[in-house]
Amino acid sequence: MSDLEWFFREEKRILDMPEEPDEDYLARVYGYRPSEDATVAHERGTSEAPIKDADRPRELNVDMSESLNEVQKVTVPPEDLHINQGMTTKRKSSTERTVDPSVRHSKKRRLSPEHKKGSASVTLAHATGSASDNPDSHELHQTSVGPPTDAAGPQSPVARPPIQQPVVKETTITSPAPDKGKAREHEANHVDPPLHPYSKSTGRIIATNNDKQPDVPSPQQASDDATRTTHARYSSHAKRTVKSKVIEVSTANPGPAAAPSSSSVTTPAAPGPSSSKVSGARAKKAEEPKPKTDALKKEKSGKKKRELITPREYAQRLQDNLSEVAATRKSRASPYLRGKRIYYHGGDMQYASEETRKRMDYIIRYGGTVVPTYDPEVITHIVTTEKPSAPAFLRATGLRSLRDIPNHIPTVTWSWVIRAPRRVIPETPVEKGGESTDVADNNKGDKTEQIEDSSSEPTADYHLIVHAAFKDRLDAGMPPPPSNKGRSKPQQSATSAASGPSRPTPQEPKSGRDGSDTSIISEFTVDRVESKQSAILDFDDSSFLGKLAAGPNGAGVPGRATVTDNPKSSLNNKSDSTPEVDSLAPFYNQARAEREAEDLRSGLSSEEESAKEIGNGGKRAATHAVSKKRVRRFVHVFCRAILTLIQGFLCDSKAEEHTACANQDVVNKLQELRELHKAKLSKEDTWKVYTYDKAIRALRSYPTRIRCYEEALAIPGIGDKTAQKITEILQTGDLRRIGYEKTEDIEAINMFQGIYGVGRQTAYKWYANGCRTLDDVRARKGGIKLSTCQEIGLEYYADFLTVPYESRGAALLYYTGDDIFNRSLRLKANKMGYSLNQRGLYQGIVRNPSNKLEKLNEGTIIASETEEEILRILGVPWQEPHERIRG
DNA sequence: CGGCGGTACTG
DNA sequence: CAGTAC
DNA sequence: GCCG
Repeated sequence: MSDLEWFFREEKRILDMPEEPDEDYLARVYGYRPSEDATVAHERGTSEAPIKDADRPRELNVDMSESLNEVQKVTVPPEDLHINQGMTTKRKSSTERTVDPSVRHSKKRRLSPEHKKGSASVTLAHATGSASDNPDSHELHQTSVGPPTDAAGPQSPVARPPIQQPVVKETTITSPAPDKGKAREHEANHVDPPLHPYSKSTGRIIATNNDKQPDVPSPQQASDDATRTTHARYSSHAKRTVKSKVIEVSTANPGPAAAPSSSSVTTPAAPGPSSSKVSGARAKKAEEPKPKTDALKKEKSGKKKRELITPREYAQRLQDNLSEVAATRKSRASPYLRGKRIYYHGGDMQYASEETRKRMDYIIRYGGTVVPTYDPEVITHIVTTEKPSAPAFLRATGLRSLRDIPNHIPTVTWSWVIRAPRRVIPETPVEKGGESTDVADNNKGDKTEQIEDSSSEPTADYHLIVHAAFKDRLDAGMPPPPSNKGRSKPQQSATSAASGPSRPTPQEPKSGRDGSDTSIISEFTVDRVESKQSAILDFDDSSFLGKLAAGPNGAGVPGRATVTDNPKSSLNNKSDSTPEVDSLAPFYNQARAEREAEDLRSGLSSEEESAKEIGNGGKRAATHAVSKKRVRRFVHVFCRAILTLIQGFLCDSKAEEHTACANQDVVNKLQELRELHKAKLSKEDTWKVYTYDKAIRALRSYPTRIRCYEEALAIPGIGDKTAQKITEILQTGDLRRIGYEKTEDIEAINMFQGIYGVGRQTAYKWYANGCRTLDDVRARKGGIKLSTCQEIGLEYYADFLTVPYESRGAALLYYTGDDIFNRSLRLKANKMGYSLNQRGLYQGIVRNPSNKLEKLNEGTIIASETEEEILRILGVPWQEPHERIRG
């Protein structure tokens, strides 16, 4: 069950709940029995899981890692395949092959010497250097035009250039039919909205094409998509992947109409019979537009007479009648909202819909205060509908910008209110203290049980984030960073109080403990790693969240706005059309990084405390373990969710923001380490390289500076050992072992491996036979033999490529962006109704719906000669070649 | 503790 | 079959 | 070396 399904069901249940829920009801639903001692209630609550846990999504149903790492389907049009036959490989039988973009991001292309032909052609010499390692290598401007004769270039011993092949290879990203308007646009993650566009009117849910066999599209689908150029075609593997994705993502992100309509079902507006026409019209205007059928249904079913009233008026009335309302509420309803002065924004400032009124009632019923007008001095929380429109909200509040909301006031959605009951520790129903104005306060009492209990979802702050109404304010409502220095985390109260976090506890590097904690690259060098540290992440630190919110792309959601149904409209998009980008934004990140670097020290020292506690064993330690696990999970889910929220097309943001990542130094070190292993022959080393690759990728895309062992460990693909290494790098700025291991042999071997057709075995053999340089190899020193393709690989060690002159723009784009960038660009083009390949940007290509590979129509080329032109049409800001690295 | 992509091509 | 590429 |  998706978050939203759960939410709407839950909302309906709660709104329809009896005014005075009886004890059994509470006990059943919340594991809360007023007559019981809180502890007992709690134990019941956790051990017996009174809420059907299986039904309740613990976390957002968003998981990017899978899709990021998953195999992505790429189809290679058969007509282009024969070109590749010049070298070693060709694929005759299969026109499809799987590509894992995350692994295959390095620019290795096939060599196709015979493709050098072409009358008017421009030859682009590629500087040597790994595309992903060395952005500078992409400084190929038109100046580097020249014949491919300077192939002798690769003298540089360090450079391990990937071979850039002069292949005109077309890979067409296949993706499900484009979602109109909103939805996820991450290329690897993209799925259709759950509802077919037509299902809205018919009320029938039609399977998305993800659910079909991709090769057997339904006629309706076919005709519907006739004008589109994107198509779904998956290998069996990719099929599985996407299918499972559909379940997750599509339900979590239903089409635009899905949410409002289903909510309208649960809370049908009830216009009075007398003024049915007027109120009907207004009801339609209220909240979000609803399908006609709904409106009709409403008119018929309307029974309760509700007068027209604005939300403000309604709230005011509730305020006025507070005493009597309170009197009726007094008895049993758990006043878990007590002290919360909520400004509720329902979307329409003219008309308080049934839903709005019910919600306001609910707030009152559970002890909260509904504040009629937005007044930052008074309110403690802003609660909105699930998908509030910022402009409407600003209009209703009279604010100019969301930033004008004081930071201490969180903007959360209604789901936050609904979810609140179960994360709040059940207390005696009539709670005397009104002091608790923040959810976090509910966790303040340091009881291990409470930690356990609140852990059904990790922290209070988690809720503020997950239910945040506006992504721009994701960290709103968090305590300001300075203030939480002294605030001891619930997990570590006593100890840290004794020796405070500020105590400068230098990390004592323990010498290696046992063999299991050592890492061996060669038999001569053993990596002594420090014993693992344990840290409880401080999630109160809003900088972490704030930075996430800022995200790799800044505050906005790039790309989203530029994608429209009509490709033409995007022509108007200018690359500089992002209006109010905070010019200071770059500095924020730096400042935050700096402060986080400081925090690292104190953070690490305080970890010792918790480590000690764990060592003490006992129940406390157990609690620790649990909370640690949850912390871990939280980081996973949270990061995924946030990244999903803020990520647009990868190609929309510049490479700097990716490559100059917060942990670049760590990445560099790990990469060095990876190279060391890469030169080794053992299977073990092979897998280590594999693992390092994954870890490095994960680290690259991690938006914030890693601050401690735990944080690193939480990243998927980074385990104990790597996290330890990361910690060492963070602390000492170095991995000492790299120095030991980086020896001549390794470098030579890795250099040889840069030759197409040469892998570990061959490279090692050559070295063993006395070869040290490429010249040695050319001289066949030691009697080594080269296969045909290795000879060619050697010859073309420096890469070059030829493209027809008129396609130079598209080709430049194609060859200067890495795989990821290119895929992203193509996907965006597809979604906009274009088709992009290395020859140009095409419009109006029609494909055979039953055979997506077959073009029924060649389309017209609309741009190819300059990169600028293409990027402009695609609404992608100009980026220098070196900025186009996303891998 | 086993799996980590599966397949096509060269030699 | 091993080695390599994708 | 990570993950299940």
